[in-house]
Amino acid sequence: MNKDQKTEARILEAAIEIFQQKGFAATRMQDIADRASINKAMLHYYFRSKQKLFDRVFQYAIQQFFPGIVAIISGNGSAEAKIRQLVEFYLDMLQKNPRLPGFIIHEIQQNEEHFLETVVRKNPFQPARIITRFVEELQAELNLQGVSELDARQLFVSLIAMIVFPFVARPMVMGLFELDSEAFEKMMSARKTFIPLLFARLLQGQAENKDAEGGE
Amino acid sequence: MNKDQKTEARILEAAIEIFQQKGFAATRMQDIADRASINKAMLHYYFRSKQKLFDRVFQYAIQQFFPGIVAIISGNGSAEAKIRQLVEFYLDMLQKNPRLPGFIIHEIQQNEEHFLETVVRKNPFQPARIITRFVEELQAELNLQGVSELDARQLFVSLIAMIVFPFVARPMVMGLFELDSEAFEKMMSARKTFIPLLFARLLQGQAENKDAEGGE
DNA sequence: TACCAAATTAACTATTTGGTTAATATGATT
DNA sequence: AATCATATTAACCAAATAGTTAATTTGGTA
Repeated sequence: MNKDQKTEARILEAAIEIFQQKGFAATRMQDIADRASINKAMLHYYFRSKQKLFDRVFQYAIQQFFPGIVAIISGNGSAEAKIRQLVEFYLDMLQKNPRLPGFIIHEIQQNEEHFLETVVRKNPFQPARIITRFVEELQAELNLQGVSELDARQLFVSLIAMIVFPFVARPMVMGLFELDSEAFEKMMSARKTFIPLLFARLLQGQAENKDAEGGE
Repeated sequence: MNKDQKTEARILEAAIEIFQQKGFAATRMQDIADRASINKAMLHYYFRSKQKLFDRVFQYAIQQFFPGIVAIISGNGSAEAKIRQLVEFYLDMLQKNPRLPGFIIHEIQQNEEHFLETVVRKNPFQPARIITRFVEELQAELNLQGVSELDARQLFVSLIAMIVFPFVARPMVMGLFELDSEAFEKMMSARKTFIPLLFARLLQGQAENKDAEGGE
């Protein structure tokens, strides 16, 4: 029962690795078995089917990705503090799991309805509610600082985009900026200060100057 | 030779649709044939193999996505004007082809080396060079405006992220903000003014106030 | 109309791949 | 040591799927 645990864990680890890299459809059970240095039949012995094994991996990924946001933005503190926490927490986590968001995004698209049902609607944490509340906080802060022309919802999407996108598009970013893995990591570390700085600049008071230059 | 063209075009159209939605691995030749209302053998008659058909679709996608950036940022005009053009051009294009970036990103990851070789290194337009040049322009602009603490490369990545990410993560965005397709489209349209506004705020002069508040 | 090349189809083949099974190894317990 | 449940393996099976082929249709041309 000890070696049992070990084998099951090895399989899961290998499955995470390969499913996250290649996605459900391109993954072969044999690839997973090879990576775990184990007979293919063991995958079925422990997890019944490819779909069930995948489900475990996917659920684990979701668990790794979403609760963090919810916890941080529903906490106490200023909007700006929460933004700093989000950036810190997610950039750290994504540096350790760079393929996580791409995997989640791709698989959600393969089965959009399943995601909406389980992660959004049936979720007792009601992420949609919590996000709405945070966006309202953020909008209040923007209004207070005299930058009410900026829509908080758009800004929130932009924040997540700035954090997550470089990892989703990692090969593209590395290619177009001619970075190796090390340089990419450095760039992402630097982002931990860049993004909060950018937001500080955006939120930074213009309170007395209530009307901005007229746009087109 | 007329009906010929028509059939070949129908196949390509169907292939684009399905490959972009499901990716190479999850796509079945039969699905494409069904969508084109045509016998599966015709796919091989016109395109030889799944891989060759896919290559056409992928190349077309790359052609649709990358030259725009290169053309815009290597043009004349201020950095800010180029940013406005990028936003306008890409948001329009992505509203018409919302699955394009997710497709490209996912398939690049499946064959990273092939992408680096063909799109980045062997590309006569030398996108890496052109991007570097634009980043330098942008940095100059930032320095001029007294916001030199903001790194232009990070800012450029952020710009692309803000434009592209919502489409890559479309189902997630729609789910978490409880939007239907129409509401999502509206949000993306609004983004055409939001992003330039955000950048205007960032770039907007602080030229006289050369030293910013000290960080933590 | 007769003919012919190109287009199209139904049926087939070969291969890949998820899943099963029957036989064997392992290691704890009596 | 003998026993027994559990873990592991090699060999196998069945379904799915890319790709082929041989026969048929189509539509223009002599």
